[in-house]
Amino acid sequence: MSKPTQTTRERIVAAADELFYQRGFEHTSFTDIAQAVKLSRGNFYHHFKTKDDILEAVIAYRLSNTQAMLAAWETNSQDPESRINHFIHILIMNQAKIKQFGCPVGTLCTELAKLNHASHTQANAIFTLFKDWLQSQFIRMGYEAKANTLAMHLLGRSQGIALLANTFKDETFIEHEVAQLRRWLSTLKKSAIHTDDNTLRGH
Amino acid sequence: MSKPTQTTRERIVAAADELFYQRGFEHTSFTDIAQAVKLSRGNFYHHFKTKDDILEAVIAYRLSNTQAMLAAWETNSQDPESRINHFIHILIMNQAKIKQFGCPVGTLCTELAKLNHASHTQANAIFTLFKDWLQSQFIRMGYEAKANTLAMHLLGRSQGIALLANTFKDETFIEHEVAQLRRWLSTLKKSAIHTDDNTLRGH
DNA sequence: GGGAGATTAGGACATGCATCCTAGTGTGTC
DNA sequence: GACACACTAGGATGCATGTCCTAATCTCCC
Repeated sequence: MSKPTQTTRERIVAAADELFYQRGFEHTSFTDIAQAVKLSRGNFYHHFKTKDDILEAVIAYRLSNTQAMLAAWETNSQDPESRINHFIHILIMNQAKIKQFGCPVGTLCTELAKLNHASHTQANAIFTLFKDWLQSQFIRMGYEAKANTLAMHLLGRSQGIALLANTFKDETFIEHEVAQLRRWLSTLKKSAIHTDDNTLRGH
Repeated sequence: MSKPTQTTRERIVAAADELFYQRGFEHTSFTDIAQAVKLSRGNFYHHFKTKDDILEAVIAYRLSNTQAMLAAWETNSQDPESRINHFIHILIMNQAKIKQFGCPVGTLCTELAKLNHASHTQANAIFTLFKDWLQSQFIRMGYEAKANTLAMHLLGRSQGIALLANTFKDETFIEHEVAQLRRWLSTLKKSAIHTDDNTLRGH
């Protein structure tokens, strides 16, 4: 289990993960990844048959990382509100990277959608992971009926923030919007005590 | 001014515009565009020296289209609120395309940011066009101080909506969120009568 | 210490791409 | 009707890329 093989494979995946994030999947070449891991190009064939295989591995890697993160929040925080705040806080924690490269999930899904890539569904699963988790938190806050809508709303807000911060290279925008999101969340907390149907009457 | 040359050039730009939107800039080849316009590949050299030249032309094309659209809203609508509603309504009007390909502006800027492309600044200008226009509408609604923040907020919300609708292939999400945006806007209208500082206390 | 299997290196190969060239074809002007 | 000039076609060129092969090296177990 602790063979150097596995380590090399992991190093490849980690490097590809970073490069796909920074340059995009299509714009990252086999050679780029090889150079990052300091391996010969042809060597890759032993670990990954195709570039799509690397993509799949990277997505799986991100999926498990995300799962671990969500699980940690689940155990480290007691109330759902502070858990959701952890989610919102990603935007602050990764401010600099978001400004430079946007959201790793959002930009990858956007790219794969355009490429009509088979792994698009897999990449979406990362989003679904976040959504389901947020949804379960909102349910615990007392929003059974609107939990899905609220989760999607928050996810959308985050994506919009990341996208504009990236294109405008604006970190203050992130801070403003995050503050707003926090206020929005605390409003929800108060409303939840009374009724489920206080915030999103839209339906 | 009405030479066939110009018409061919315009046809190229229009076809490239569509293809860049649907497949992305990098993933669209010279050959793709040539086939779409039914011209020989080499012929392009006469109209555009490089692929980047086409990109520039496409961005200029989008810029002028956007400008025309905003100008039309400016003249056709009296109050700033209904003008902003025109902006929000884009999401509904282009629902099907957004679901398939996302927002043309957002996805292009995202891609060019990753490619570190020189035209990134030009592409951003389309966003700035929207932002400045929205900002001026919010000012007319009585939000001098917060106009910029409100414009960025609305722009961000729209981008988030487009991105998620695209990756999740979900049109109902757009409708839900648009309804929410409309309610948000009408709340702003009422608040504006009293004071500027009623909605975004952040800062 | 010898041999099997994993790992590595370096390059071969075909393909697709942006770019460029050259030679035809039209078209309008004097 | 001839000449300049815009336009078109089709292919040449060179480069980068994903994929694949083969031979060398390492590692671990018997």
